Amino acid sequence: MIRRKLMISSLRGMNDILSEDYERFTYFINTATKIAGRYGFHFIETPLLEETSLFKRSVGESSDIVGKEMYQFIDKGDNDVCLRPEGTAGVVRAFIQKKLDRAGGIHRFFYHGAMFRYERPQKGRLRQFHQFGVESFGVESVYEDAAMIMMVSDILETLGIGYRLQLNSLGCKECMPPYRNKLVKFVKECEEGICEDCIRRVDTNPIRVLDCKNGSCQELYVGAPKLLHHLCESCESDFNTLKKILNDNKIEYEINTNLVRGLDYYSKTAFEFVSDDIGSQSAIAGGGRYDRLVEFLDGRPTPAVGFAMGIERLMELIKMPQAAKKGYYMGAMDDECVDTVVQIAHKKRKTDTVIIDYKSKNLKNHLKAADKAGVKYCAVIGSNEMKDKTIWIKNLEDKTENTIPIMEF
RNA sequence: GUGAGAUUAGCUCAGCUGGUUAGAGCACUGGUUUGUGGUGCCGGGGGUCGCGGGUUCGAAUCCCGUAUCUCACCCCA
Repeated sequence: MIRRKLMISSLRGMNDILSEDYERFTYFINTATKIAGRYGFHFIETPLLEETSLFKRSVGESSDIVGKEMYQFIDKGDNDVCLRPEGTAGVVRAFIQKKLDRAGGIHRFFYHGAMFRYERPQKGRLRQFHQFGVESFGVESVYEDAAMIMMVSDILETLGIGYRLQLNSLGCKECMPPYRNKLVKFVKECEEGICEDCIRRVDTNPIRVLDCKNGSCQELYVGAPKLLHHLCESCESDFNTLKKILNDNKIEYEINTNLVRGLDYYSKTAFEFVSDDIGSQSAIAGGGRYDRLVEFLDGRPTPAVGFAMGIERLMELIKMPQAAKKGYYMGAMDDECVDTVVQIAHKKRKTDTVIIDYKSKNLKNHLKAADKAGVKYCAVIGSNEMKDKTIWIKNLEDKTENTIPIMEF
């Protein structure tokens, strides 16, 4: 007697994508791809596995992603590697490795694929999840930042997804560090009153203290310096321009001075698209400018902007277009006709989808089965048709039917 | 990583305070006076009650552990 041992199931936080989910998934990829193409972006595929130091240097060691969420291991060649936790670092690495930073000019890429973070899963947060993202290199103009936002907006609108857009500026290397110091100083002064999390955050990511959920912390932070009020001239003017472009193009936004991207490489424009319909993991797209990242990774200084969307979080929000019925269902009404049906189907499949029922059955049952298959036509051969070398076809949508010679099918 | 809830058929869920062969709807499948469907009628298959222990004469039901999911925190797409 065979005793079944432990059934093997997928790893925690790692899902299979099939059937209807797969339809939605590919529908998303297709529309996002189409729209990215309209903005002049080209596909790039980078490896899932990269050297660990790539992420340490780009995403930043202070971030949770690098600090505790990476699938990191030593491979057989003694290399310290990890599964990519996000997409930007790999694309930037490729950009530099292919010497496009030296080539100059503008390079725009989009990508999609699996990302890995060792987190505690919940709705909209998986260990293996999928992102669609774009990265634009070589454009300093804030118009490109706006283009990113417009692209996300186009994609979401096409998919019928409602959103709120939050906007902030993180400043640049001129204005950010002084502000950061000012804020740290401010928070340290009221350190006795703040929560444990905030004490930790002062060292890791000070700006995060500003959106601490703790009410008593919030009271203390009322008078805290705001990043937006400490921008340098150029950052401020860019931010104003960005707002104007969005206004001109009828894209609504809200300013969120506490919006901090979790990754260290962002500067200036930071934005996040949020949905109120999917639970607490509500960020569906996020991005911004990262002008310094290319040089952090030893490339020639190159301005860059990008964004990433979390596909799983979008999945249930996507409004799928009504799928048109298409293709054929074929069946035989007598056993002797089955082989003929198979032969005809083989030819038909050069151009169309054909689903065959190998069992002979009466017309009523064939029609039922054809309905279930969701096809447009039901084509059946019985003894009558066999005799005349014809085939009976019914259009299941407009209910018209006729019998034509097999040659013409 | 911390705290809380859930886990019964492929899916959505009933199953009261422990008591004989664990139910429903949908789905699947077969038949339906024998060539016209998606919405008729009748039947059928399918359950280690998440997994592992314990208490009990007896556990889907009570207790402990564990896995997974969900929610919140944290963080992020």
